[in-house]
Order: sequence, then structure tokens, then C-alpha cells
Amino acid sequence: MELGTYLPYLVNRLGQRFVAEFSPALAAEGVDVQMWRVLSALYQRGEQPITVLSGLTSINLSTLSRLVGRMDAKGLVARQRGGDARRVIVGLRPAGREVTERLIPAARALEDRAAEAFSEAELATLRQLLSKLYAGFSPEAGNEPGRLAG
Amino acid sequence: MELGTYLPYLVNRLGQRFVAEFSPALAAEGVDVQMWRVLSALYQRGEQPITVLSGLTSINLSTLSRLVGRMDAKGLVARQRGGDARRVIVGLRPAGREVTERLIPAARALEDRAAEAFSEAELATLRQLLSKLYAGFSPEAGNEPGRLAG
DNA sequence: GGCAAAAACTTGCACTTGCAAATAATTGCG
DNA sequence: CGCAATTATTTGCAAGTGCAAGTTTTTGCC
Repeated sequence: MELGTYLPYLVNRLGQRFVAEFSPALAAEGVDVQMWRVLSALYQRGEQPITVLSGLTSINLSTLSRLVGRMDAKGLVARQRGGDARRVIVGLRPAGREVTERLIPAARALEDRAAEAFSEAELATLRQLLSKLYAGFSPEAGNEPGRLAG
Repeated sequence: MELGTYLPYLVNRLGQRFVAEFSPALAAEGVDVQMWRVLSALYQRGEQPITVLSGLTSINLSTLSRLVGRMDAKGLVARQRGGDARRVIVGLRPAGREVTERLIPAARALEDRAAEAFSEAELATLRQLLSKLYAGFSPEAGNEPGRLAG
């Protein structure tokens, strides 16, 4: 049980670090990591039923329901009823789109900073290994793209 | 901003997956991920001042204070005052050690399962890249080993 | 068409979390 | 020695979270 070589440990440690590094930029825009995940998912994929959004972001549905409520109150997103009146479609409002676009450079900078010490080949290898590993745990869904983690 | 190649996204997605995969084993022992992080850190490194434990596990100090309280109530860990009476030393109790030892095989199995599709060389590369990336974000601390993420 | 079962969300509740303030113990300095 | 400043930890408070139960709309079947 070597800690320094334990894969889940290494992965989560790095993930937390990414979030920590991105947090100041988020705070400057008055949003948190969860909101960023919602914003970036909607930005990438367009408006979505809240249940689908829950899958895309890995945020629990009841948590997301309330999170969307808060984001709505902030003017970032809007709820609208779908053709099936049970469905709630969540979409970006202009303010949400603007916040997202202001955050994208910071997100890019984070990755660039991470990539600094690597060759393009190393980066490609890393991405490929991470994806392959993830896919290995999804017998059902494969590797649909989803949330953008900070 | 290709989501499927965005490194923080890939890393966090995989990290969450690891946690999700490990959760049933944890639930069977009546502990959650945070408790596991405390248990495994103490198991690896022996009893620690709560502040040090906070660093090892990346758990906020006030959160950890209450978490340790709950784990104490469960009989998993014990608090004791240090030589400097301000310090609180947290150590494993026998029940905590036993729970940890029962969980280690599941943790190992998780990694084995992840490693299935990889050659030893690929695994070594992945570990090295993850460590290097993490270290790149720590100008100060370098790469002290810490918590064991599920 | 009418009503039970299913589907899609939201909400009640109990618990966890993190910031800032409070408490407890030690150190330094006049 | 005594008290102000520092260090170590806990607690008050105001949120955020997830499970299970509740609400609303649709579907399937007689």
C-alpha cells in the first residue's frame, strides 16, 4: 500500500489541486466550482433537461435543483418547461454566458501552466491514459464527455 | 476548450469515479470517504497532531475537528493531548485499525482493476506524470506524501 | 375517457461544511 | 513574575448536500 504510488490517491490529489488553483478566478466572478461545472456544461452542450445536466456534471439531482435555483436568482441561467411539461430545461442567460467566457481564459491558463513541464507527446500520453482508465470503469456508458472540472 | 482533452476535467472525472467505485466497500464498514482518508493516513504514518492530519488529508481543520469527534464516538480513533498541551494528537484505536485493514484489500483491488488494461510501463509512466504535474503546482512543499484517496 | 403506475422535478429534514470568532495553552519580554 | 502576543484547537452560524417523501404531468390499459 505505497501511498506515493497509489493511483486513486495520485489522481485525487492532483484533481483537488486543480480545483484549488482555479478557485480564485471563480471567486472573482462570484461563482463556485459547482456553478462553474454547470456553466461550462451548458456552454459546451447548450440547454439541457435538468436530469441530463445532472449526469453531465455529476451533481446530485436534488442538489442541482437547488443550485439551479440559486444560479437563476443570480441571473446566470433560466429554467423553462419542456414540450413534456414535466421536464425542466436549463439554459444559459446572457450574464451566464459572459461569466463563462470570462472564465475560459483562466481555465486555459491553468492547463497551460500544468503543461509547461511536459512535451506534447507526454501530454498526449497522459490524456490518453486518463481516458482509457476512465473508460475501463464504464461498461455501460463508454466515455461521453461531460462536465468541465476546475 | 475541447472538453474531452481538458486535463483538469479528465483528472477530476477519473478521481470521482475512483471514489464512486470505492464507496460501497466503505459503506459496508460504516465509514465515508473522509473517514477513510483519516484512517489510511493514520495507518500509514502513525498518530498525528490534528493540524498535521489536516494537511495530510486535505481536510479543513474545523471540519476535521468535528470528523475526529464522530470517529472518536465510533471508537475508531482517540484524541490525546500532546507534550505541548495545546496540541491534540489523533491516533488509531484497535477498531479503527481493524476497519482499515479490512478495507485495504478493496483499495488494492480497485487499483488492480484500474491497472488491468495497462502494461507496467504505462502504469509507471502515468504515475510519474501525475506526480510531476502535482509537484509543478507546489513551489513550496514539493511532493510530501499525504492522504489516501478512495 | 378514467384511473393506476411511471416519470421528472422539488422539497423536508437531518447532517456536513467552512469561515470567523471563541477558547485554551504557551512563549517572550519588560 | 505577569501580561500581551502567538499557537493550537474547537465552536457558532449560515450555508450546502443527499436521501426519502411529496408534487405535478404523462402514459398505459381497460
